[in-house]
Amino acid sequence: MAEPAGAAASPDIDPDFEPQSRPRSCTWPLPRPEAETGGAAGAAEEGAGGAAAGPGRAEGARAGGAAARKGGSRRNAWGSQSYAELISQAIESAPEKRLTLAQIYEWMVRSVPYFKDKGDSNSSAGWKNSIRHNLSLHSKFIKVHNEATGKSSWWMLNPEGGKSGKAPRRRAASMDNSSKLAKVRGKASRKKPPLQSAPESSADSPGSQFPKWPGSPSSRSNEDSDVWNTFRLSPILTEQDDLHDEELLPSLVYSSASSNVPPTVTEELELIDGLNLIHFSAPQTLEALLTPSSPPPRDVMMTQVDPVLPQTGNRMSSRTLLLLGGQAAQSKMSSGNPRGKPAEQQAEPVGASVLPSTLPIVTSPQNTASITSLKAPVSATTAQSVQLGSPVLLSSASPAPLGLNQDRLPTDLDIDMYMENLECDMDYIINSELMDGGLDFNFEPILPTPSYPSTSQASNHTWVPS
DNA sequence: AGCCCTAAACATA
DNA sequence: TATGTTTAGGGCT
Repeated sequence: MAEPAGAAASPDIDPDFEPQSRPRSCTWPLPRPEAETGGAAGAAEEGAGGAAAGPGRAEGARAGGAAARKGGSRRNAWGSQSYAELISQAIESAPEKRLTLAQIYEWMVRSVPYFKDKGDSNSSAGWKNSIRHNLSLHSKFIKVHNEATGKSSWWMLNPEGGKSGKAPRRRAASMDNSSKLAKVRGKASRKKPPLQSAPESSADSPGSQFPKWPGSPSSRSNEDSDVWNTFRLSPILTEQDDLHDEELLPSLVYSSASSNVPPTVTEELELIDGLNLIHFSAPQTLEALLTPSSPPPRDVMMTQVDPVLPQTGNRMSSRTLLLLGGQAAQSKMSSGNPRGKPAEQQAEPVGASVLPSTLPIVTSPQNTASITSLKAPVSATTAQSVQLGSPVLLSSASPAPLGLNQDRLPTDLDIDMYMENLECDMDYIINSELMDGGLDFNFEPILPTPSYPSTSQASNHTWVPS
């Protein structure tokens, strides 16, 4: 929705520049030769071409050509687009649909004539401040932690299209008054301290935000790949503190419950911190996966997962496994993925409803994909599978007695039950299988892993509960 | 009233 | 210092 036509490549944009333009082909044009100068002629359209037009200064150009302009005349020195729109375009223009703040600045300078000569620290203060302000303010922008580069966070467009407004949603619930604050609960929590005892702890973990996962390899950056390799299961086992169970469970509940009617990403965002993150990141990662430039995601996935598993100790591990397992289930079920994004990932397994899945827990190369999918949907899926008593899973994989409540309908999901069962199950598995070292789940590595439909938004909600 | 821009205070890393 | 988050005020529609 809504994404402002951003794409709009056409009309909406000011003639002066057409941000979106960006050199499509290349990966985020960092080094970009300032070639643009030309300015030239075609100015108006030119944008697309590449150079964002010359220094033609925004003002001038606009000329009538812009017929399209909505209101009519430019509202700002650079045109009629708002900062938010510009930012959106900047992000969209990036191959991976994400940019760091600095990159956004660059894009602005590079693509919007008006800012062209305002890149220096002197003159940039104001508009940069506005950029930052907009990023934080609008829910349409989401911040993804970017450890990989050690730089600032990645800013992406909220898949849900947080619309340009602040984020008012936040489903009712209790607290919260001003919709604005609600926006990204995560963010809000950090600053004003005195009020809550919330352990925002520190670092980047504004609780809500993405705990920690190596962003993704920056399309441009490359060397980051190392980071990717560094993460694996370890994090999962180690980082168990940040989240509270309470949060987690609810999250799961929510997810599973809504499997049919997947909450929107945004919603989840608001609802669940951890999970939510996962959702996002996953998809993103997925993209990364798909994207040639991106390195192996598996690590990432794992990393991502861990944040979600805030559990502690035993339970935690169980859950972790659970999640992983869920993935497996998921692959077989290939269904329950809510919302489109996650769907993408699942796409892989899709159709494989009958396929045996590989064993999750162990991150096998093949599983990479699966794992990927694991993240978000997992929760839901897991529950579902269990609930439904996914035969496949049971039969092929877990030796454990997962076949619980098959009689139950999804509607009356009793997460607790699941969890308990699952946990037990997991424990069981762990003990029996893993611990023994005999990890032999007979899973044929049939995972079709590879080809993900790059972006099949069409979520395949296949999980018919019936 | 809502959107947007701008400025600025704070906080963090 | 760069990033981020919030709050405030003012202009526009």
